[in-house]
Amino acid sequence: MSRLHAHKFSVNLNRTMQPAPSPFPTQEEKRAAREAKRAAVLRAAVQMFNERGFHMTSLDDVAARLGISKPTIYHYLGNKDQVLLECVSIGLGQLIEAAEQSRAREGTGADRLIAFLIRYGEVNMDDFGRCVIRTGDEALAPESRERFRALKRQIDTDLRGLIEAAVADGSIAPCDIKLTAFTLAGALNWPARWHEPQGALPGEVIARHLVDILAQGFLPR
Amino acid sequence: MSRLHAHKFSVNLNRTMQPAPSPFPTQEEKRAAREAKRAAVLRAAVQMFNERGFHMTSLDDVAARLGISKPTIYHYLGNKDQVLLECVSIGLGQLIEAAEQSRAREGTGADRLIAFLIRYGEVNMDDFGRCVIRTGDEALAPESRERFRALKRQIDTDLRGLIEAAVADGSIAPCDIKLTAFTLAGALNWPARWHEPQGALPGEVIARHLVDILAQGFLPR
DNA sequence: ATAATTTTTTACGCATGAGTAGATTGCATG
DNA sequence: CATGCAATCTACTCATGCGTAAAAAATTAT
Repeated sequence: MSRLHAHKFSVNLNRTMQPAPSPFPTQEEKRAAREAKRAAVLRAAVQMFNERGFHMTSLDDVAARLGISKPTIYHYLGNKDQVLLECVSIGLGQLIEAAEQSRAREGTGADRLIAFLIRYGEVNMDDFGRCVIRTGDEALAPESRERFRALKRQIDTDLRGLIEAAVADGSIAPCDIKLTAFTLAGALNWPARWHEPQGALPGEVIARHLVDILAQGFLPR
Repeated sequence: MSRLHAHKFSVNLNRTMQPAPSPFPTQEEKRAAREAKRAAVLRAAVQMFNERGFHMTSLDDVAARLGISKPTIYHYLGNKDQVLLECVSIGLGQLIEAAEQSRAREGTGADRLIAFLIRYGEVNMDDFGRCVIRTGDEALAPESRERFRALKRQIDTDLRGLIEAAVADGSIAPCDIKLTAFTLAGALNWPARWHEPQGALPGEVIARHLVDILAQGFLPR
């Protein structure tokens, strides 16, 4: 009651006076509102999963942080497994998108690879990306686990493709594609474990630096 | 009963005829036998934790695999938290030992660093090392968690020390010590997630290869 | 043999947390 | 106005799995 009244009230007082702020939400606005709530649940869930671990976080905990009750979560998502699957799917979606954008880029194969790696590292320091890394397959139900693995395979394939292309155009050194992919991915996954969201250096800076180390190697040139 | 009889019997038939195989175990033999059982529990536990995840593995499951019952585990270890702490402590112990051995080695700083990194990667593909990587701090009770973190800090310190020394003697390129340590560790931790114990390539070969990639970097030289 | 000790078992208590049933409220629509 | 739908809550059920009490079996010592 009080929340909704307060909302209407603040809209009426809004100085910006946008075109006709009708108090009657349209179909689309309602859909968006619902979607926003669903997203808020996922955001709270993923943050708590990252902080305390999936198994140490009950849906009651998540609900409490949002000031709601557990059945409300079930109103937006099927069950705990689905909550987790949704979280990792979002993270993996960001990575897949990064791969697409990198492939569409100008420059050498190395340029595209490096652009992808930086973004890859960055995503892995973000809420949903971190969850992808911190979540072991075993945590998910068999069905979801298969989906999770498929998405991860997709990323791996994308990364290998970028490496192969860069080897092919001579912009990076010839190498074992598979092991190189694992090496680069591993190094850029690990910040999900040690980097804290409010850390001194922003994720992008760290990602750039790590990629530079990976590009140059630690031996003197 | 049957197990112990079989054991005595085989000892008697043993062609090597060691000095006086008395059926009465000495104090030390008893201690060793107990220790062996404790170790067997930990070995079974760590393998199951790695396969199915800590939280998906009940102590009843572990007991079942050993053909014993849960209270027997409690006779050798305090509780589930302690089982896990013991497992990761063993893994981290192996890493600390590796650091000591590497430091005692001949050659340049780079030689010592590389030797350590190879062994580090190897351990992380072994039962206990894998568990170290796959276990999030949150899984442990606060007290054990602090111990776990302290040991991990120790490894990190060791690794940074090796890097600094190698930079100091000019055998590797100048670099940001902290980020380089994280990069190398991350890349060599990751096999704990993808490498399967019975994989085609043995851990040592993979570790060597990864270290080589990290040493050279992916850009052409 | 018998007593003491160690090892192992059976059979529980108990807390936690996933998931659900059903009531309640508010809004929308015929 | 009544009926339906959406969102939310309270108050449960129920399975799982940690940890334990207490007895039984085996082993060692007296």
